[in-house]
Amino acid sequence: MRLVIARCTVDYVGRLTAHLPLAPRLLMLKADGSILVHADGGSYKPLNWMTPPCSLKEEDGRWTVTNKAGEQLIITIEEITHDSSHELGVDPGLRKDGVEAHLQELLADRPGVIGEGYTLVRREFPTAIGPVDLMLRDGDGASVAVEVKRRGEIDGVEQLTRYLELLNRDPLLAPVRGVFAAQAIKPQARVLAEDRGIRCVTVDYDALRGIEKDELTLF
Amino acid sequence: MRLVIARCTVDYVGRLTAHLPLAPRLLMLKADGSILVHADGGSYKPLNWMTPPCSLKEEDGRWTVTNKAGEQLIITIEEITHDSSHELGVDPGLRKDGVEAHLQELLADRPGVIGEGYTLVRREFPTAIGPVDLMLRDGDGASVAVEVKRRGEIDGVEQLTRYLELLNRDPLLAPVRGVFAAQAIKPQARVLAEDRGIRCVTVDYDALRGIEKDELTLF
DNA sequence: TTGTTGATTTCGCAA
DNA sequence: TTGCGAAGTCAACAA
Repeated sequence: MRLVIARCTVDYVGRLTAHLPLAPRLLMLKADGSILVHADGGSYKPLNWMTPPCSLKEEDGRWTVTNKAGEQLIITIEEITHDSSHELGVDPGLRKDGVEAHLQELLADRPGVIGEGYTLVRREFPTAIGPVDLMLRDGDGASVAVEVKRRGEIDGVEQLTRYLELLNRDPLLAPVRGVFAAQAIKPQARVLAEDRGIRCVTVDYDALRGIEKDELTLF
Repeated sequence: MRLVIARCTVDYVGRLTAHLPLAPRLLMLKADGSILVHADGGSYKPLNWMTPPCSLKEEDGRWTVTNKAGEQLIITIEEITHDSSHELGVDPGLRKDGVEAHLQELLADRPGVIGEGYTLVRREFPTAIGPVDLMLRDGDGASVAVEVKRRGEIDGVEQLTRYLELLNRDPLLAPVRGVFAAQAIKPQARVLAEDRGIRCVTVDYDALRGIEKDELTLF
């Protein structure tokens, strides 16, 4: 990784055009050829960048980075105040816990959280337009399709609506009711869901893990 | 901005939990207190980070970054091989051109591109579930709601469908027809739109600017 | 390769 | 402040 602090202008021409006026910035050149232009603020997103694979041409205060789609990042350098290179090697990578997949897992183990007496049919229940997160049966044996989201927004309701429409055409399954389960559900999403007869369930991830923990201590 | 190259482990506990095993990485400390942990590859997204506002406690090879939501990033440092600080100042910022807002602007100036004799009622026409990009009238005075997208995908058709359903409940406006306008429309989105009686219009951004240019040279 | 979905999304605008 | 939609979204995973 090469780190350069330089006063520069940056121009991007590709999916859009963008221009950065002359100012001091950090230029980060990664081993895979990608380049990031960072200011001393903002969040993790660079001001401008080029993702790999791309090639860098360096000549006389003007760096031109081009990718195979023909997009270009042109960095014009006025003055370099720092320039250092560092061997980092390949990163062993990140381990995550607590994303939607995990929430879905917890609910699959605990279908009773969705409704009294509910049981799991299967996770990732396949349909022609994609998998339904959870397929359950209620106490009477009727099908219940569950869409699991970390945050419940309108898109999730639309998604579940499409699934329900399709599932209810299958005489072996119909009638299929819908449940929209999320850690938090936005008011508009809730209104839309309930207007369509979809029940909303908010689930507390930590409490769910708590339940899991209690269960473990019981046995 | 402070740049540190160090062999370290990183643990994030917040909206999820994540762990990075011991390896050499770049730690970027920005002036606003935010921290980015970058590897020598991947894309512009850091392996781990903390967005401002947050506070850093540095003690004996262990950095603890906490934000007001109580999320924590814990960096345990084994060995530092580079450590430098740089004054960058506030960045003058980025200028963009070619995004959806601009496309909407161009179409608002040129409603005739959507249909012969069409006129603009207003941009960002407000409804209870959000603003419609463009509200037009056709040559006969009938309402036309336009959804503008850079790329036309299924979500945009769903969005317009919701608007139309709502708008057509208003006797002062009904009947309202729909137009889905984008630089490119995916086949699936086109099929869905036309199935719902929504007309699709593909607009050429450069040509539209060309028209604008011609107009400017005429007067 | 293409398409779909999630994201510690981030970012910008408007109410 | 909150909410919503766009993004050069990126990135992971399945078909």
